Amino acid sequence: MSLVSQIKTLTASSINELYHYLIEPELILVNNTKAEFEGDYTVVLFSFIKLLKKSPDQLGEELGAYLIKNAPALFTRFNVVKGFLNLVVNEQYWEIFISTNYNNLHYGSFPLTGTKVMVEYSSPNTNKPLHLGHLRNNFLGRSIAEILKITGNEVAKTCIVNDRGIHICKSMIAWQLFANGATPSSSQMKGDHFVGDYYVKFNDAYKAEVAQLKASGMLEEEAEKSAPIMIAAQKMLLDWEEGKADVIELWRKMNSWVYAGFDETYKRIGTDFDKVYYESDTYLLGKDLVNKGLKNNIFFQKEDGSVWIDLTSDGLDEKIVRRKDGTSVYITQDIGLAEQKQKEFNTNQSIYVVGDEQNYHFKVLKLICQKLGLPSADGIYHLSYGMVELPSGKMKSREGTVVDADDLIQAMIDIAKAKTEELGKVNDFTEAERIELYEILGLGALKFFLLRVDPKKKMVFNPEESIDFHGFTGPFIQYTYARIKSILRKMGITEKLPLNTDASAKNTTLLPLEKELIIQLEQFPTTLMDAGIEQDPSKVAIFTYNVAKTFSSFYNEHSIANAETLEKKNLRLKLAILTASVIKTGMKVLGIRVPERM
RNA sequence: GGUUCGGUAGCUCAGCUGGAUAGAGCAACUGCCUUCUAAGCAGUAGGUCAUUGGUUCGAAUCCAAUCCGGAUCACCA
Repeated sequence: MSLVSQIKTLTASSINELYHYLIEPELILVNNTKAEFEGDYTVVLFSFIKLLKKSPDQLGEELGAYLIKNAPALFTRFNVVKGFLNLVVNEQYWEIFISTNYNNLHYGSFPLTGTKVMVEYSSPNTNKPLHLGHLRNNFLGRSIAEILKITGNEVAKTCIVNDRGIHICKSMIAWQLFANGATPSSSQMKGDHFVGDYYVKFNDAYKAEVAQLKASGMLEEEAEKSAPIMIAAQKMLLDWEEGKADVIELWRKMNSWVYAGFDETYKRIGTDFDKVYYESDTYLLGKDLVNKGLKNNIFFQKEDGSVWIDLTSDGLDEKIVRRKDGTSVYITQDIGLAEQKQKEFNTNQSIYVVGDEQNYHFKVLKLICQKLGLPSADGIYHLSYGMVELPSGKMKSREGTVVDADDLIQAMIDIAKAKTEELGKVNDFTEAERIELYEILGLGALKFFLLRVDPKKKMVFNPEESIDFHGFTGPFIQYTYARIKSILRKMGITEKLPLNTDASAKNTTLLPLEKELIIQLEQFPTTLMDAGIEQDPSKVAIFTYNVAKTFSSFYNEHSIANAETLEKKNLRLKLAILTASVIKTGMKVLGIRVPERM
């Protein structure tokens, strides 16, 4: 149990015993003690002074004395300032903590809870390459999955590929019209970019046709409907749905190009899935559920035959679930897919990592599933993240302001390369080692940049300013790790430590920076758990950064190899080893690797 | 207009289940490489926490109103 939890439990039980109350530990507020007061943790007493009819000083004194008497292994001293009870944690507690955990490679991971969670993320369209927004999605999804895993959940990662529909047909039509049989390999392009270009070509051609029709006197609305290239795309969609062989063949061919491109990007950024769903397989799901809902009067039919659900009593409006022509809409597919996933994986929770523009959709989805009584319904959770915006506002593909994922990744790696070469610290690396290092650093900077912000909030990316490698960044943390490993290498320490444990048991007062670091390291498991519960990787990013920062201050001030005494040397070695381990694990759940040298 | 999310340093962000003097990074300025990697450390400067009112021992945090910005309210996905 974490120290903070222990303090809460102890304080609550102490109050209950002293004053015959029943206070839950969760009600106790425990903070880190401010630097200007003596103590490590502080219990805030104000909320109890009225309840217990005590003055803050009296309550603090009584409670402090009681805690020290009953938990001498935890606390040695206390002081009361206004309504704050400052507790000094027993140095032995810290020593035991560090000694029992420093060489535990799994420090921070929790035993399995038996809970199964599904995380759906990435969800690309097969008509254009990935952009910056997808990167945020991918990194978030991957990281949430890792955080849930390490905190004891069984996790299944899934992806739904949007591989059908009118937008796909648009790039197919454009390819037929303009490509002259060109392929990604003949054009020496990544397949997703290649297909994306034809999607753009479609829109250009479409705009030109509409303009021409308007010039010949047609109204805009009519022109948009009668542009030949659009009519061709709609015809192709119908042919696709009928399974017309040549259309299916073209569709397969172009999708395979896109997948080859995606695979390359996914591999590079470390994205993978346990199961990939394709909308071409799932878009008919949910139809039987519409019938079921009709029978149970959850849905109703309008005169034209379309089927709706009335959500006005839930503060929403009416929502269509089946068109009058009998085809299903987006939400119907999602209901069907939710049921399908539940059948296949039987998870307790299903997390959808999808942008906040779909908040309404997921609210409706969950509500309908609940009304239909689907077993998956209550576990539906929309991890809604904010858009990545440019200083000028939203990214718009039409205005060419979309930040391409592959371009950005390459730019980051190039910067990593330039900076590394400039510093010249790894000139003895082989070419392969260098390339790997540039990937680790470039992607580390990018991932950290996108994950350090609260997922729920929109964030700004300025392409004019490159993503930093200094300060609150991935490379700073990676650098701290590399330095620790360097120290350990120089001291000849690889796996097991030949430490004199007798010496470390001696009474050595912890210096402020040593203690600050230990206190932070002790909070690692709690931080992971909180991040999992709140589904917020930024908690881990901030924590890991703070640990690296504290370590940097610490070892700038105090030597490890040339510590004042053997006890100090052993203690600091353990601290360094545990810090490295926490950084490595923290970064790992963010999907970021750490280099042994940089 | 309805719903909803947000507004904290020049910029990007923490802090929000109410707690002690609101924190980081970048940018700016000062120092520090013969001592474990200067992608670093130490320091200076920078704030009416959008505004107004309320709740109370205490409000950036909770409530209300207002202002500003985003998202959404499709027989698109």
